[in-house]
Amino acid sequence: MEHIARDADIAPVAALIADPTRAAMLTALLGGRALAAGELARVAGVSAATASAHLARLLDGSLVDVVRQGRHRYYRLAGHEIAEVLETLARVSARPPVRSLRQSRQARLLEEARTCYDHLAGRAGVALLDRLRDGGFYDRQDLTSDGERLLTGLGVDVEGARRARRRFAPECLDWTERRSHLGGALGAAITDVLLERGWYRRGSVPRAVVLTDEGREGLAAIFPSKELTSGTPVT
Amino acid sequence: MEHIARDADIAPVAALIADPTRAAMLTALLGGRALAAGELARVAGVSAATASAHLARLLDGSLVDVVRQGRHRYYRLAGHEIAEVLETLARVSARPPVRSLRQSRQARLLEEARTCYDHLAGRAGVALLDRLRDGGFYDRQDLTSDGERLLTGLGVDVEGARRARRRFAPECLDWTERRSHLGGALGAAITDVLLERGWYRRGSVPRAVVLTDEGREGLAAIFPSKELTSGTPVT
DNA sequence: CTGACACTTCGTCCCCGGGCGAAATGTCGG
DNA sequence: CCGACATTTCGCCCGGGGACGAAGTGTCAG
Repeated sequence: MEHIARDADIAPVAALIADPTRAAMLTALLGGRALAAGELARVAGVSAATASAHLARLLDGSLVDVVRQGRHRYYRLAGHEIAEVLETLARVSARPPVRSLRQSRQARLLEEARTCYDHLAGRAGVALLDRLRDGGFYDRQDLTSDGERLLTGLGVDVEGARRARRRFAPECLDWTERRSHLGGALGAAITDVLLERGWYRRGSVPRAVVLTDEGREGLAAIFPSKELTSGTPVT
Repeated sequence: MEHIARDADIAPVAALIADPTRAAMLTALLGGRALAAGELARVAGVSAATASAHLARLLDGSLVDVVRQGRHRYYRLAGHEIAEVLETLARVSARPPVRSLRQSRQARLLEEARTCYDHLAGRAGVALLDRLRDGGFYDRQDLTSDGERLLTGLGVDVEGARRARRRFAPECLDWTERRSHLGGALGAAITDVLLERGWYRRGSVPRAVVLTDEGREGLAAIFPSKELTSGTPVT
């Protein structure tokens, strides 16, 4: 009889994320790549049958997309809005204690450089935005004309990013660094080029990316003053 | 001392939001006010005993704060990061079908004007940002010098908002309008003044606020060109 | 055609967590 | 001190959902 608020009901979506197995799968998919059902089962540490059931529910809730390719089924996040939910949740979630040496190494890799769905994050992502700003290429959520020239020259599809329905160049709060990196359509376009040129390559850990030698040289040529990364290679 | 980062595990926080009863409570708290345990029980449609158990869990998970006042305990969201999680979730969540006339009226109230934790949202929030932009008071995530003068003159603590540890004047995507309203420290400071001056007052529905006659006049004086609201009063 | 592989469906087990009423704790007005 | 009210704690019931192995469907390689 009392007023039950008619609002967006967030519980069903939250429930899909709330299961540890599904959360592990979604977090792995934050890397931006589509992963096969079997890979996701391995990442989450469950049997294929269990993974399949979870993926069916995620699909039903429109948190993931699937693309069938031969006998594989590749799952990916259903869109950047989903990635934003996961990142926002990560920001308020505690970091679990380190259990093994291997986990701590993986953690350091992720802290150094990773993809946040489709754009560069971690220390590398934060540093990239700093360099763009310091060099006068980026100001107030937008490229300067210098920035426009620089990135277009590097092969970034700035035009296309401007036309996208997403926000163009928003700052995205990084959950490990607690400072901003570049997100949105432009962040994604830049990251495409970085991977395409081989300046970064995807690491063995799902979301991690690593700076290559070519990348180090290329970036040093563009931003002569400082190192783009923290300077302490992860071993 | 080496600070080691690990992948955040988002499942526990998501699980707290995943229960429909807790979700209803949290959504009610998005209004920004602290609500007593009994009020939250009524809003969620459960017994006091059940509500108490849920609130204990939310407290344990640091999603809410409590302030004891006499025989009441007032609960509120633990911070704007929590509000951001809830808003982001709302953006990807379906809106439930309208069941009753009363619910549809409430829905229209919320769509017209509500608080998004601590700043103005809904059509009114979106319109406010539009007016600020059109008048040359706001540009590129920051106040212009005109804007600084205008708001300071109205009694908004712009200085204090700049010093806050939050982002100053970010655009926040509105989940009903799908367009941006003003968030962050400045959005909160402006909303404080709007409520303090009685230009808006809190409605009977938890998150809703309504434009008063004084507010209509005051805003018309500042933004002469257009109505701040949609012009179709909610009845 | 056949066997290997990727994934889903089915059947089964089991446990966690939400719901309530009743009683305990705590706080206020007199 | 005493009832009235707000909130929490306790004891109990119940259902949903996640886990697995085995069997079923679909796809590729030779």
